[in-house]
Amino acid sequence: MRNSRKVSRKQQILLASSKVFSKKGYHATSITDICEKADVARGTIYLYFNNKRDIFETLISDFSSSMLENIRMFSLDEPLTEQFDRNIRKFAEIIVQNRDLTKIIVSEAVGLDNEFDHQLLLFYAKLVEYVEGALIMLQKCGEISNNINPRLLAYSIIGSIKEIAYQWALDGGSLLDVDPLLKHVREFSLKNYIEFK
Amino acid sequence: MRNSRKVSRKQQILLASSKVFSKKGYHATSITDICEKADVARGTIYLYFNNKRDIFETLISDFSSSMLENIRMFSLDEPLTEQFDRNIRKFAEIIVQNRDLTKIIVSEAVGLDNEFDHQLLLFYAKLVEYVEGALIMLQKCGEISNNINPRLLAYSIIGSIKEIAYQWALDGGSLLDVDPLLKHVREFSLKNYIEFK
Amino acid sequence: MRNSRKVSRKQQILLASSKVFSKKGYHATSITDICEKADVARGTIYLYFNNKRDIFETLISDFSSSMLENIRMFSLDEPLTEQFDRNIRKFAEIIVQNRDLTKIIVSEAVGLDNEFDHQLLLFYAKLVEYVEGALIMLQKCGEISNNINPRLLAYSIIGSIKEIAYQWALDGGSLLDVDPLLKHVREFSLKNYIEFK
Amino acid sequence: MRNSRKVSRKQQILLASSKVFSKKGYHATSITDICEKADVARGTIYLYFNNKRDIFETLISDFSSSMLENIRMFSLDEPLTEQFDRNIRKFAEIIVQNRDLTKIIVSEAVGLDNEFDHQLLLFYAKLVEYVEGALIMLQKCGEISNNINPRLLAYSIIGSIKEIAYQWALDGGSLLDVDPLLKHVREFSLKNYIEFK
DNA sequence: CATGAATGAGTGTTCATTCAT
DNA sequence: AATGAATGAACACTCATTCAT
Repeated sequence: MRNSRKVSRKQQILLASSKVFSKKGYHATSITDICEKADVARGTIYLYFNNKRDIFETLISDFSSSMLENIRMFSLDEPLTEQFDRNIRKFAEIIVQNRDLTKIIVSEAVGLDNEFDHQLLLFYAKLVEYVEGALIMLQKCGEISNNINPRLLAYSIIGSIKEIAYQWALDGGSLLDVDPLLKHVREFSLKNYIEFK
Repeated sequence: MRNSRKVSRKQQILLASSKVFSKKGYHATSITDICEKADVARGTIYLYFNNKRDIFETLISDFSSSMLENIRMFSLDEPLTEQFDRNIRKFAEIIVQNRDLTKIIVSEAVGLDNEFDHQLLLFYAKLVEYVEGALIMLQKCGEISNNINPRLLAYSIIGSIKEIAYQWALDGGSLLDVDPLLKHVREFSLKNYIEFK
Repeated sequence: MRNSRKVSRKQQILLASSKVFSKKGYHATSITDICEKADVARGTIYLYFNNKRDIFETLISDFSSSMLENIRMFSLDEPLTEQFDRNIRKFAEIIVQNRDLTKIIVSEAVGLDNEFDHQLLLFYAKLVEYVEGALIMLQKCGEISNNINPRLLAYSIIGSIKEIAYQWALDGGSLLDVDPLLKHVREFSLKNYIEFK
Repeated sequence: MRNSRKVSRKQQILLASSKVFSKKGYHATSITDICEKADVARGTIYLYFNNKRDIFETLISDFSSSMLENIRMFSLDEPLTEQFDRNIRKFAEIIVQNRDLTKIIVSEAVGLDNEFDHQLLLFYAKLVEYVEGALIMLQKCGEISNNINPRLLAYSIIGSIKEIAYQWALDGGSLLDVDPLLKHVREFSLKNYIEFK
């Protein structure tokens, strides 16, 4: 019980933090803001986190980990577009269900300092690496043209998703309709190349 | 002469600021940092700018203005790909020649506060609007498929460029080779669609 | 207990402030000065007051309130001179027991800015109003001549007391002997008029 | 001619200063404010004055000197009340004709710092000394009661005039009607005592 | 004489963090 | 485990003053 309370207390703080950070940004958010939102005293925060930065870092690293965990490598046992769809859909789901964290990762965490920038670059590097790997596989299978620079295309695909997520996260209240987005990303990324081969 | 000195002093401060802001980020940059880099006294800054934020704002608004000014609308008198090339190349040139400002606009300025976020969104909205307009024209000319959602494709194109610029600006020292990038963006954005029609 | 500590901390700061403000004046007093005198850290001040001005304002408004609270309106049940004596004596007591605050109110707070000037004028206006009311009553009772302009006489009485308080508060260390002062003010203000009738 | 220009330039700065100091107070008045009012450049000020304080000091010392110069000692050749009248009238004239300087001396200069406080005390000490001397003379002539403490009565007279001047100077726009004031001060100060003998 | 661009010392205030209870 | 009073480092900004022109 003690342990479960501990966990839930930490989660409670993280949840409150994600809301406040997402709304006000890292610097404009004070520890007091978080405490009020989480309904705990100032000192309590420091029982669960080393400092303000630690909270933010935890949010980002938890969120990016859960994203990376949900990516499944392509296999040759299944049609490629279906695998692609599933990955994108999963990605979109996570984004849509975590608007606050999404806003944090595409906006508030950007340019905070060199340390964070590095962490973010690593995260995107992993995404790019994954997509690039998939594209290379597709090229080897002859599914897309060898003329394509897979690294640049990978950047483009990630950049497209990021930009749309960014616009969605910062743009007040609109719902993100996943299906047309999914269709777009698939076509934009693959279909033409596939048919273009 | 007096006037020219004044202008150059302001420029001198802006140049130093862009370097420091780009390296350390907005919050981690102190007025003292800027003064040391610009080799002026602390008070001098305030002869030319209202406050720290004003400097940053000027950098961003000057840079985004100069970008928007260099976009040329498409005309029907010239092959579309050539026009597209020219715009992208001009864009890439500005980015490459202003690495510090580029890093600021794709990284340091992101998520600073709601006011800046809004300003950035407006800037990207103008870019998206321009690209979307061009795509719609292309659709009307039958050059690309009507199945494409031009707004989403515009986001994707902007997002691609942004992501590549982001990686380049944050990634230590590598030179950005414009030609393969240009080729990639063109093909990624248009060629397939054109040939796909 | 917690509450009592809080109050005493605030009082501790107010007491230290009154000493420093009285000695150095508002502008020459730095927050650091107050902290050193009160033996608290700089940040502590801001747990109890909004800003430096707030401390000063509190001192003045508390002191002027306590002065006004100690004024008793004249009644017809008691010899007028005795009532007059009691009020003046009470007034003199407060002044004598609060030399620092007296110096602040007759000197440091004067001419600080329009806001404070207005506050001081209001305070003196209340004193004048009270004295004028008393004089008018005395005139109605036929105790002093109707030729007297009660408003001007009120100013004169207040001015006399203020001037003596001012000289006493600014003049190094002399003790203020209340009795001759009291006698003087009474005679100066009333006796002659009364006997003059 | 050069000399006359110099003088007028200095006067021009002093006049502007008295207006600005009187309106905004010493600390809230910047050198820039004075320059704008006097229509001279910032550096020019320092050709005529050592520093900001010097300007203020000059205003006060000029004004208090001109006041002291206009006091005439009592002689026995003329009825005392007439002499008293003439002095008070002269005093009131100077005050009325120099509202800005009056406000400065009764308000803005008060509590500025120990140096100024000392200077002001000296000024008032001279006034008190003069009045006290006159009162002693009156006592010796048997014109007023020996029971009166001449020092305290002098404070009262000065305090009365000061208070009325203070109220008048700070109170927006009302004109100061000298005659009833004069009558009041004379009666308040002397007449009763004289008739009281 | 006059200018005004440049200077830099000086200070109020915020807020993440600590620690006695 | 939880609290919240206390801390003090850190920083933007102002403005009187100088001096080269």
